[in-house]
Amino acid sequence: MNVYKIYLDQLTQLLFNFKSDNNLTFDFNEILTKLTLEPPKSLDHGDMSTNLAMILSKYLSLKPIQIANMFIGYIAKLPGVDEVNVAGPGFINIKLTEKTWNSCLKSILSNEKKWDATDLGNGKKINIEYISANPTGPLHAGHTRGAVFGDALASLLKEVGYEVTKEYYINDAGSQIDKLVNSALLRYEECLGKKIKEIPEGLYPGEYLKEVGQKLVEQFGSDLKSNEPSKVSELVRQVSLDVIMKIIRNDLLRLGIEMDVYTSEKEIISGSLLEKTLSILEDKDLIYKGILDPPKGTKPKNWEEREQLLFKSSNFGDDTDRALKKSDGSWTYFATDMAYHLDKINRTNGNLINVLGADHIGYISRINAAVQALSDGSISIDTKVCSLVNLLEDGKPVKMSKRSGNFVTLSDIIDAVGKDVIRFIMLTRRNDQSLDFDFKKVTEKSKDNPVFYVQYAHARCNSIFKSANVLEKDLLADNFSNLTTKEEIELIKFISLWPRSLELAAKNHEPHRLCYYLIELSSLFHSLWNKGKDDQSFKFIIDNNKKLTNSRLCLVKAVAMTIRKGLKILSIEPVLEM
RNA sequence: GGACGCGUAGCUCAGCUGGAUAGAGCAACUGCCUUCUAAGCAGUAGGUCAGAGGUUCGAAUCCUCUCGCGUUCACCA
Repeated sequence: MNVYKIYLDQLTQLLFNFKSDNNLTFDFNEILTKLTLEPPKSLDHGDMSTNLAMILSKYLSLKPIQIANMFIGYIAKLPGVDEVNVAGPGFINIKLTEKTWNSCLKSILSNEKKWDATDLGNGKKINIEYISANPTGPLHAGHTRGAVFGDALASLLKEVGYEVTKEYYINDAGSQIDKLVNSALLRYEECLGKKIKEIPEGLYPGEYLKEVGQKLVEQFGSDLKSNEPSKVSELVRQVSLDVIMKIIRNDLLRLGIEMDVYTSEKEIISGSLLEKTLSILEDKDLIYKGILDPPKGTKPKNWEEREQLLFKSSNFGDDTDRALKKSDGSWTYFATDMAYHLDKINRTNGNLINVLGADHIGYISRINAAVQALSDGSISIDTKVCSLVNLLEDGKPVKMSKRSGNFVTLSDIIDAVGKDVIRFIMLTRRNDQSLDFDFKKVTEKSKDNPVFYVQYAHARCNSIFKSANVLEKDLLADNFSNLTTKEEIELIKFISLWPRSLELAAKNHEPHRLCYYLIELSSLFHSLWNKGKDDQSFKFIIDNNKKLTNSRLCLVKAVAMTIRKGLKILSIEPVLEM
């Protein structure tokens, strides 16, 4: 029951009739893609506004205003329409009757679950890969934003009907794993009683590896190293990864995140996917041996001109072709990542989303190229880049030192401010904007803190039900014709915008829009609440008027419901009391 | 030097894939608590949308160039 959709359908019908009545030849579908019915910026312009006349102007070679005047008579006759007028360069503004809005509220309350249903996703499959942090240590501050963003986007897409797979790629191969193994072995020796002065530069110094050392002693005793070196390293690798991935999963759970699929890089390498990938690319003549030009400008110090196996990613808009094999003959990260993306394409049978940190921005175009090449352009991949988060404590930067292993972990942040605060604040900025996360501000109980502001609105709704001595669930939808004040109608209008906001957020892959919607809804509600302070007649509970009280409480219920819908998508618990 | 992103009120940021007079919060100033939570609300003031061109009925939004900030730049992951 999306009002905007209902009237857009009616407009489409009018347009269709107009076209056939006048034997016009314009491309109907082309017009439809441009046709909009939107809430105007200013409420003075009515409830909805369409660009119908402006887009037709080109095809009919008439001025927009002339065309608009041809339509307004028809639009005015549509059910529920109060006024229609032409304004500005040719907008057609439509004002709906109070009754229409009253019945909107009714249908919202009587279809709590379905009123914002949409067919946007329509069961289409989509795979979203996020976090994918190296399994060499616990998640830290830098991973938090991508984790929250990816997770919110995933549930947003699920909400609008996509079949979503949430995926974590475990980089359990490559040189950082060798470092991990060596670091763990030191902890193993330490656990056996050997004194470790300091973890050497280049290895992982974090305390969490002590647990790995301990586990190794428990499982293999003191003679682990009597095995063949390759076997030792494999055993240590497995135990280390087990321990660390358990820590990571547990931290994610505390943040409210459960991934559907964990895929191992090592398994991609040892399986047949790499060969498959190469043969697909070879068939398309996209692989060759060649010499890359050094990067323009500053030349890397140890640049070595060398023939290597290359993928023609420049055919697909990348700046240069990309290497598939390292100088030691092993596959590059990119080569296995291509195979991994082929794997995702095959499993998903739908579009892909990757969530990356800003430091990987240079990597995007080659992955786009790979996906395009491997899917013959049939699969689209949208890479969302999350910019830096500046951790602050009352305006001053929190010091982090990776070298000592003394960085702020995700777990620390959850301990300090809680999951709900992290999730909301991380989404109060567009993903490509950098964000300040101030430990003091985000826990402040003031209007300056959006989490608090929205939660307070929800708690206030609940407190009103309490004062009225009713249970929210017992409030029943009525015809609501007694809700007539400007403020009440405006609130209903804004709630009616929810399905539209949801769809736009999903379409654009921008979950932050939900936060802004919730903040604005809360603001409208706080505003109306306070109006009752100045003028008793605006109070929700009117002592000698049961019917009006019921209607107003229902409006409050609709606010609470909508806030909960939004918070649920963000995986944030609504608060009942503060 | 190349690539990508960003540049909107004093500060922090929205701006609905091109719409009407560019919007919030903070800070500043002025009001509102015997009342459903003042942890809030109302009002005032604040703008060359970095700059210059272009595209069209119409540009903060799209294109080109310039300036500034950030990330990144064979073989790492």
